[in-house]
Order: sequence, then structure tokens, then C-alpha cells
Amino acid sequence: MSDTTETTENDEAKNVAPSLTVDVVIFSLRPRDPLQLPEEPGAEISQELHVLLVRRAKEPFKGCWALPGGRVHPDESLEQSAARQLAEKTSLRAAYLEQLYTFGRLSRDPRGRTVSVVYYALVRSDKQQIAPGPEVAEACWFSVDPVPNPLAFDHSEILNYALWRLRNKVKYANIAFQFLPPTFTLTQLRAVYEAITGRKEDPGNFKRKVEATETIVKTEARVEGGRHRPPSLYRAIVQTDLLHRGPVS
Amino acid sequence: MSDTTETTENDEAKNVAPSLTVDVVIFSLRPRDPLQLPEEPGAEISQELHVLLVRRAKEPFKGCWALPGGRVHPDESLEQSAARQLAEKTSLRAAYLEQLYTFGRLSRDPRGRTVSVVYYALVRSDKQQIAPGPEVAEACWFSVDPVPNPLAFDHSEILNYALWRLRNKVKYANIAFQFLPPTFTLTQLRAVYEAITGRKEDPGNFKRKVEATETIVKTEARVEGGRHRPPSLYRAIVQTDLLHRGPVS
DNA sequence: TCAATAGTGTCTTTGAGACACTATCCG
DNA sequence: CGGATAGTGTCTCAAAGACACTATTGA
Repeated sequence: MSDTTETTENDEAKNVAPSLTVDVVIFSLRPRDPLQLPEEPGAEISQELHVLLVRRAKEPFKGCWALPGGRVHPDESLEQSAARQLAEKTSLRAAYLEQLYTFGRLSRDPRGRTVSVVYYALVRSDKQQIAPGPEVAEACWFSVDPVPNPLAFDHSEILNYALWRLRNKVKYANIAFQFLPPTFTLTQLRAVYEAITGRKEDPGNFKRKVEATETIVKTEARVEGGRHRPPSLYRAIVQTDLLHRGPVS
Repeated sequence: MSDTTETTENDEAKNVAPSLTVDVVIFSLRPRDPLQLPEEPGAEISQELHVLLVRRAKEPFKGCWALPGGRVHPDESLEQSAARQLAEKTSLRAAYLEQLYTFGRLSRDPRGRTVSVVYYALVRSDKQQIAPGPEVAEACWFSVDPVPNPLAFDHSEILNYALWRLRNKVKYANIAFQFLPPTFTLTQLRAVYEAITGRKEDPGNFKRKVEATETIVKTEARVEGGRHRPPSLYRAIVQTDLLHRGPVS
């Protein structure tokens, strides 16, 4: 923001404003595709981190997979624009939405100068289906291991940065539960950590660590029906469905 | 970036692109102003964190202090734009420049929709003077304790977020030396930490901690002339004068 | 010698991880 | 009972802080 005052008027001509777009990196946990990898012997992780990509219907990069995104409308905030992109491309609601970074390299779009504010979203895929809007030829979930390649524009760089951010943030912030239903067991929460970080956690240590953060609370309910001791259900203390406002930690 | 394809053509009319600007939060360490606070007894901190503000010459917020900033030129990246703002408003070079956040609230500029990509810069003020460009009525360093208030637009919110980010980052990243000359003593480096975090550090523990990061190296030189044991001079291992490119940790 | 700051040694505390152990369900 | 998962106890190790101690200069 701020001053237009220091813009001397004689460069008005070249001052065509860059296009402003919003792209969204949409993450979800989904069952591992058994066709992809022939079930490694030691790996017991059944959920894998996935990202939603759309296939471009026009040039440039026609036919390439890309992050969903589009122009910012004049009557919506950046975050609202990201939420709209999410809603248009899928029928999913974001449990968590955070601004990632703004990409503005000169040559990132061959059509002309474009600056993109990128958000990343965590969604519960549950049993909901992707409902691609009318403009989208195709939308599909891709496992991030390995990262799909190549992508249109600089979207590979963006996706890698989003992955780095998510994997770091899940270690110190309380966001893993955003992939889960409102109530969940500690084993489910631990499985989310393990799927994102790719590292096994000790169940006992994990329980103590996450309880020490005081961000979840045990409910009275338990899961019945297993052939073992029934686990307690927990609930996150912070609200799980509101969009974050402004800069976040 | 990405698609303009999903923009159905009938909303072209309302799709006037938002103005895109870059603002810069310029931090420096400067001697405490003895007139401001009458030298608290216990406080031995002689350096204080300061931020550079410019006084607005036009409406809106005419006469108010604001962060330096302006329109992004079509032929410069966002980071180049931030560096140019810095150069135009001051004669200082940034030792460190990092993207902070992009602010896009609908009502943040009364003149119309404006989205601002905000960077923060660390500069060595040394003996260099601020050389305000021709367009700037006035530029001045303000101590951030307390934060100057009120500022134009949403710049108070931006400044507070930048402060939060800097104070966090200095704890885990190797950036404190960016406020110092190319070679510096550990006592100088510790003084930077203390000025930013507001907390005293034990000299011995601080030495071990920073040496464990292996980001600085002892030089042969020492500081002569004091009436005490001469301290070693250190040098940061990473380059101190290059602008960061792309997303950073 | 003293005053002052540089730099080291070492004890305590704290938190993370390894891992053995007990608890409670189903069949 | 056995198999499976839930949950607890406790040991070890490493990093961070408190703080006493030694080292080296100028005056």
C-alpha cells in the first residue's frame, strides 16, 4: 500500500499494473494408492499426503497439471479469494487456510507480468468427492511422494515450498488435527504426524507431548467395537473451522 | 498466477485489477535517545531497535507517519521493488531483505483496492545518514519501544507483525550479525540479541550457543586499545550482502 | 596490584526419546 | 487364555541456563 505519491507521473505509461492472482495448494490425507507402490514390506503407513492439481485447458502449459488459482476479484480479500478457489475447484471446505508466500518473478507467466499470492489449505477428504467446476477439465489428487513433476509455471517450486512449510509447521504448531474429524483418537492424530513427517513416533511419547501442549482435550466418548482396549476420543480446543485472519504464526 | 481461463468473460468489467504496491519495514540498531527515556537505572542496553518511517505529503493520511513503499514497476521483481524503495528513501543498503506477508484487506486504502507485498529489511546504520529522496517530505528513525502510533493505513498492524517475526527469527536463525559490520566481537553480537529480544544473555552461554551453530568463524584479528583483555573478532560464514532469493526459512 | 572484560568449567534442570511394563478390550 | 491396542513408568541423553572460576589486558 501506501504512497502513490512518489510515482512520478511520467512513468504512468509503463505502469500497467501486474495481474494479481491467488493460487492454492490444497493438501489432504488420503489412503495410499496400492497400484502406485507395491506395498513396501516395512511400511505400515496407510494414509498419504496428497495435493489437488487441475489440468490446464488452455495455453500456456495446455494439458499440464497446475495448482488451482485465478484472478482476485475486486470485492474479496485475498483469503476470501483463496477460499473461493477452493470452493470452485472442489466441494471441500478448508479446515485451515494460511498465506504461504507471494511469488512475483518477472518471467513466471509467459503471457505477461503476474504476481500470485499463494495460500495453502488443509482439508478433510473424508468421503467427500471432488466436484470440479464447469471451467475445470480435470482435477485429481496426487501423492506428494514423489512430488508430481513437471507442473505448469513455477508451480513445482511453490509446491515444494508449501510442503517444506507444512512439514515444519506440523512439528511445532497444532495443525495436524485439521485433517481429522472433530473428534479423533490419539492414534489417528499420530498417524497424521507420521504421514506428514514420514517418521514413526512412539505412541507413549506422542501422547505426553501432545497433551503437554494443552491444545486437545479428552472427551467422555470412546471408540467401541475394536477387538482391543477402546481408545478415548479427543477434541481440539481451538476452533477447527474458522479461517485464520491476518498474519499467523 | 495461473489461470485466467476460469475468469468468465462477463465479469471483465468489474475486474479492475487491484493496485499492487510494496512496503518495506526497515529496521536498524541505533543508540538509545537519551532524551526519550531518562536512562533507567538497571538498563545497560545502549542500542535500541529502530524503524524508518516517512511522513506522508498527500492525502489520505497527510502528515501521518507511514512505512516507505510504492507501486511495483513492471520490469522489477517484488524483491527488487523492495530494494528500490529502500534505496530511494534512504542511502542505505539492506544487509538482509525478506518477504514478510501480503496484506489485502478490502478497506485498507480509502482510495481503492490495494494489495501490498511487505518486506522487512535489516540495515547497518553505522555512520551513514538517511538521504530522503526528492519526493519524501521527511524520513526519521523511531524506536520500536514503544511502537510509534498511530501510523497511516494498516501500517501499525504491519509493523507489529514485522517486529514479532524479527524477534522470533533472531532466536533460531543466524541474522543478528546483519546489523553489524563484517567483523564483530561476540559482545557486539550479544548486544544485538539483547536489544532485539529485550533479554539479557549470559556471555559464556551465548558464546557456546552461537559457536555451536557454526555460522561464524573466529578471525586472527583482535580489538586493541581497551583497558582489558582484547576480544577476538568474528566473521559470519554466510554472505552478508546478498539479497535473499525466493522463499526463505 | 586493581578494574574490567574475555573466555572456560561444571552443576542443575528440562525436555525428548527409548523402551519395558501394565490395562482393557474381543474372541 | 492370547492377540491387539491403550496408556504409564522410568531410564538415558543432550541442550540450555546458572554461576563460579581463570585469563589477559591497561593503568
